[in-house]
Amino acid sequence: MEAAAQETRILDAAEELFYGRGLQAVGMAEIRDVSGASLKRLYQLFPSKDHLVEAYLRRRDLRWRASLAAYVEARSPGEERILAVFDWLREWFAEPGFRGCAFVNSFGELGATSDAVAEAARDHVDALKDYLASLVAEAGHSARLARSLLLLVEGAISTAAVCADAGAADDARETARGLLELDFARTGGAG
Amino acid sequence: MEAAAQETRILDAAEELFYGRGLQAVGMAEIRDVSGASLKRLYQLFPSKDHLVEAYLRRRDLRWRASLAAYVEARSPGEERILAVFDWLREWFAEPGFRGCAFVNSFGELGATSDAVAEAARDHVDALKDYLASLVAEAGHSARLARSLLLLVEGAISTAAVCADAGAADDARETARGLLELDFARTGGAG
DNA sequence: CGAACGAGAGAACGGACGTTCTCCCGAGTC
DNA sequence: GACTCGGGAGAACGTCCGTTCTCTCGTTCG
Repeated sequence: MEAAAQETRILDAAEELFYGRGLQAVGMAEIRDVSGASLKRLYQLFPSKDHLVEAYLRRRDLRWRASLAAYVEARSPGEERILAVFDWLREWFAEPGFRGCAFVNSFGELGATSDAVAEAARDHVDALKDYLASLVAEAGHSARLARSLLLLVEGAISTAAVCADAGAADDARETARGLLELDFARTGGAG
Repeated sequence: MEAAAQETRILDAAEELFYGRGLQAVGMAEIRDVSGASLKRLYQLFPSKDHLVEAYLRRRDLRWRASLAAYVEARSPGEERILAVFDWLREWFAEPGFRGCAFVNSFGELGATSDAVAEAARDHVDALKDYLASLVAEAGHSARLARSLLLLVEGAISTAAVCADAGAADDARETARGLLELDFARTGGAG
């Protein structure tokens, strides 16, 4: 099999296993089994487990944000798109195997030990913050609102995971609606 | 040394190490070294690492909430106490060694594998939710507000940790102030 | 045809770690 | 003083895991 396809299968296996059970709980042998690649190939494409972990995080960040953006951008511009973020969260939370934010989880597990993991996690949150800021700007709201939304999104993800309660997305959505109203009043309805 | 004092020292060492570096990154030998207890004593008091991890989480939950409550209850009842939660968070975030929510971190690392860890994390979040609900009720606000506050608190903790930015506490506090205002308007200022 | 190459399967190596075992010592008891 | 008991220090054991090595086999190219 060609290398590119194998890399994809390896990353698919890594994502499923790392996200589902944690970074240290999954061994290279299991990734070999699930991906179908040989151990030799695995180490050719990713010279160490650390490299594979980082590649997993980087790809997941890209895909996660792309999925969110695709969902959001199907709505018409403005406040609807901001609220769509929470609709997307709700669908995600209801998926079987949802286990919180891969980046927060990885940061908690290895952030103290691995700079690469800590950076990947921070980059993800920064990128999410920027994306929320772009939606907020599009809707004509204040930049401050984006920071509030980030807290709501991250808070909803964590509590939904720990409490196994997808309703956190609804709470976050309602709260965001309130914040939009409030910010609308503050900025005088310029958006 | 008497057993009770040794148990405390072991739990102190476990908390420092587990919280600072993660559950799986810390071995029993290191907890022995830091606590000063012998391995034999360690296993007498905690029959396995799993038991020690759970004891660490349970004690941390109690202490964490007691510290928050002590800080909050130094303020006069009402909205001030709600905002005090975020002042407390800000101080916590600024402490050296702050590394996010011990329960979210532990859940991410071992929640998929260990029911005890998953339950301890959920119990912690549930207790926090109840505490926030009590503050909200005391201030005469709607129960819905408590759910919003929980998201803000958890979101602030996660983003402050990952982004190494204590400013998340300020964002959360400002957002909470807005929500109080909004909820005040909604409930007609009954509180 | 034969030699070199690349790939897969899995054994092997080295280290880490949870847990148990051994050995030794000091205190208390008769 | 001998005997027992408990406790400390650390070796030992078994397992797991990241990584590398070996062996084999099919393919390609001269």
